[in-house]
Amino acid sequence: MAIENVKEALDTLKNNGIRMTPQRHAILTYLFQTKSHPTADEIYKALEKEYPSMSVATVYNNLRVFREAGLVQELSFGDDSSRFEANSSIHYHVVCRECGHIEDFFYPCLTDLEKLAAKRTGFTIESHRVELYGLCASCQEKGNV
Amino acid sequence: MAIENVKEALDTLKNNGIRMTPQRHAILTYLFQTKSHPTADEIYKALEKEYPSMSVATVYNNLRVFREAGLVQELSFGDDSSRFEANSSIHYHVVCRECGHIEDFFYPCLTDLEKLAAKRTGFTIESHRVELYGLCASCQEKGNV
DNA sequence: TGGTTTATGATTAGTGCTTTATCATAATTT
DNA sequence: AAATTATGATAAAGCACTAATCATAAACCA
Repeated sequence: MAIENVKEALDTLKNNGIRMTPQRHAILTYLFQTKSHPTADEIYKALEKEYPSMSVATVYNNLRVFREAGLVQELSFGDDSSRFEANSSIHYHVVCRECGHIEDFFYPCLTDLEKLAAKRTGFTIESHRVELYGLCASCQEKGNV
Repeated sequence: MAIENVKEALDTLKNNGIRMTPQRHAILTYLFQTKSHPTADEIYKALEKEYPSMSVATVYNNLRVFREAGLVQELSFGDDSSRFEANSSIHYHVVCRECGHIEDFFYPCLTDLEKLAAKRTGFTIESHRVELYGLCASCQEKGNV
């Protein structure tokens, strides 16, 4: 289910009848290369030297296309703008309340939690999200409280 | 730590040197009474008959005051606007992808998860959030896929 | 390969949530 | 009761994101 690299992503797009363009290729490549969780604007700024004519609206449009094709995950951490990441295997996020730094955190899937939630609420559960908040190592060193 | 009712909330405000006003009382009372997870605008609409002169900016301002005092939790589920709830004991949220309905879901605190995340990432973990997504009972009955 | 169809990108303007600035007013302090 | 300070109402602004439009590029097909 998870898309591990750009090539698999391209295949998925092809199978869904979605055209490949240089802009899309660049956005996808950037998302698969980075470990950060960039906003649409950060992606735009990272690529605008390579694609001077590309607008931020194009980035938004294509991120939506990717999201709908299941290639990309959109994350909202409560700050201003959404963040995006390539949809790899299941993992959770650790977020620093001081500097906003985000790290991935792998953990066995919380199947029991999903089952109990379904039983208690009557929902059918399809997915879940976990975020942990605290202070990153760097902000601890700086003496932030 | 958790604030269970309006009276405790008032005490907390007083101890923090924050003034009590009719508008704040109304917003707090509304948040403690409802089981929904209203947006700022929904709170505003619910109270505008009682307080015709109150503006939506006032609602936003006070929700921020409450959040900073630890009385209120701000939640962003990826849709347009933030949602707010009184900061009661630890629980998680189940969200319907079809109608947006949100339900609370109580589960033993995931202490192990926090510990392992701290060990693996070097963060000090202070809190965490869990959201489960799926279809609510009502949307299942309506035959939504 | 070349012509046709259709999706896509760039541009611009628009929408909606949230914040800010200002000033009068209400709450607290002395 | 006067002085001080925080708060609310109003209006405007800021920002993330979307929608409309048209030219262009990608896929399809002969």
